[in-house]
Amino acid sequence: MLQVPFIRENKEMIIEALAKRNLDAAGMINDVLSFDEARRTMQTELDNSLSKSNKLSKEIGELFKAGNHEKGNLLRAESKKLKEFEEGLKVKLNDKANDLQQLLYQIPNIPHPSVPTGNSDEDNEEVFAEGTIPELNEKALPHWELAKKYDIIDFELGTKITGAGFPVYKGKGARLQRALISYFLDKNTEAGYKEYQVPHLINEASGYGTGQLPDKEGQMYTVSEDNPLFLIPTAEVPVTNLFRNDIIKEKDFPICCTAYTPCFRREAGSYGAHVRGLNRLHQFDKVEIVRVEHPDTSYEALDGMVEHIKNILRELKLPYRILRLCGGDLGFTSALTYDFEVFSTAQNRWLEISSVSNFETYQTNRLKLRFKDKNGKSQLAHTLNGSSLALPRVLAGILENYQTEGGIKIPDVLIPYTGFDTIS
RNA sequence: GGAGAAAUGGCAGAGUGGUCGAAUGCGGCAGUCUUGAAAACUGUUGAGGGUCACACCUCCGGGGGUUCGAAUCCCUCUUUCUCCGCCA
Repeated sequence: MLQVPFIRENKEMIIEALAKRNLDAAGMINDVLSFDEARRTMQTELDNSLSKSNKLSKEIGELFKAGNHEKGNLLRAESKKLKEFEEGLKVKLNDKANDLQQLLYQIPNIPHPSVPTGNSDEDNEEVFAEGTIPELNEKALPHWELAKKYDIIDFELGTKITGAGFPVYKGKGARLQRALISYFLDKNTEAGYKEYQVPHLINEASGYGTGQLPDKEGQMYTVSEDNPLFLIPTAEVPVTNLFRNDIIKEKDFPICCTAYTPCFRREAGSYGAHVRGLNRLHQFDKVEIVRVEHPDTSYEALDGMVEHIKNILRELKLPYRILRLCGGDLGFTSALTYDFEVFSTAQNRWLEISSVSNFETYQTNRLKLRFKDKNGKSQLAHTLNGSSLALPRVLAGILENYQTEGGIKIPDVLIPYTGFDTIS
């Protein structure tokens, strides 16, 4: 969420920057400013009145103590009148503050200057690519065929238990998935990320904190009898919210966390070849990294995260590319996002396996996540996160790129984790 | 699930209707002393709104109520602890 004082001082710049998202924000921004103006005027009026009542109350106390009941009762009536006036003003003030809040929820984050203009994922900018795409023969299979051939992932079985998009991993498939989770967590821990295990259900406050709420509840599953809880769409939500309402010390930067969780997404209404197999699921596993950073160094931290993920993909020897998302494809809360895509040879297409973002103060403003600067003033911190990595598509990439006539080879770095070197 | 107790500043812990944003201790920060450190001593130390800066306003788990006035009384929700029951 953007900060009102910041909007006040940078109105034109913000409108221009949001145009990169193909959003004409002028109306909303003007409303924010006028709502805020009105809010402050009312607040001042109320505060002055409250100040008067406070003094009056004090005076009444003294009068009664001194035994002057007559004058005391007189002032009591006066105070009562003042209170009624204040009640009315409070209601109006609350309404205005609410309107302002709702409006602020509608305004997305300002794209970083390096974000390219564009309307869709076709306009994303490739900034890096590495790895060799293997030459596969005519008989190469997409991963869902391989999964069936070697009996390691069962998509039909999952529909019996739950429905489409909830696969069952079996035997070496399950073991390979567990190996990947351990391997990713180990790599992240080695790089200084502290491992967490967090709840897989979140409350509304957490959803608001990282920006899933309001408006995007459609992507989450609700678990609810009286007070609503949501299945996490990503570990970003519980992990980032660990620091909600915190004021941290400057010397505690950087805060680096990693967590493995299942992720649940409704992803309503898309079917077809692009969502076959592991390409898009309602439940999948992911290892996430989250950082809380000083504003001065958050972009260095973002670069560091990108390098870290590159290293993992190098070790796995998967061909990949990195895209800088364009304004039209950039997530609501993000200022700058890099997507990592692995080339799926048998499908002849790129699969997104990681998304690394800097949210700057957009989340921390909602989270009230601050730090004390050198002058003792509290300032909003920056938050960042990235997948390292999303399991199903990495799995798909490995199955497809490592297939041979004799079976699927396991990448060398994973063999200590799997205990086998081939799926056959 | 049943019975009871509690929730106050970074932590511990006073405070049962007015002068309480809140004693005291610990911790933190700054200074004195010291070659340096420790100890001791002195000062300072919650958050948000508002202002050029003050003033001023709000916040004692959340929400609502009583009152001229609430950390303090009432209702409600949440959470924690103790005992009993159940249970991986």
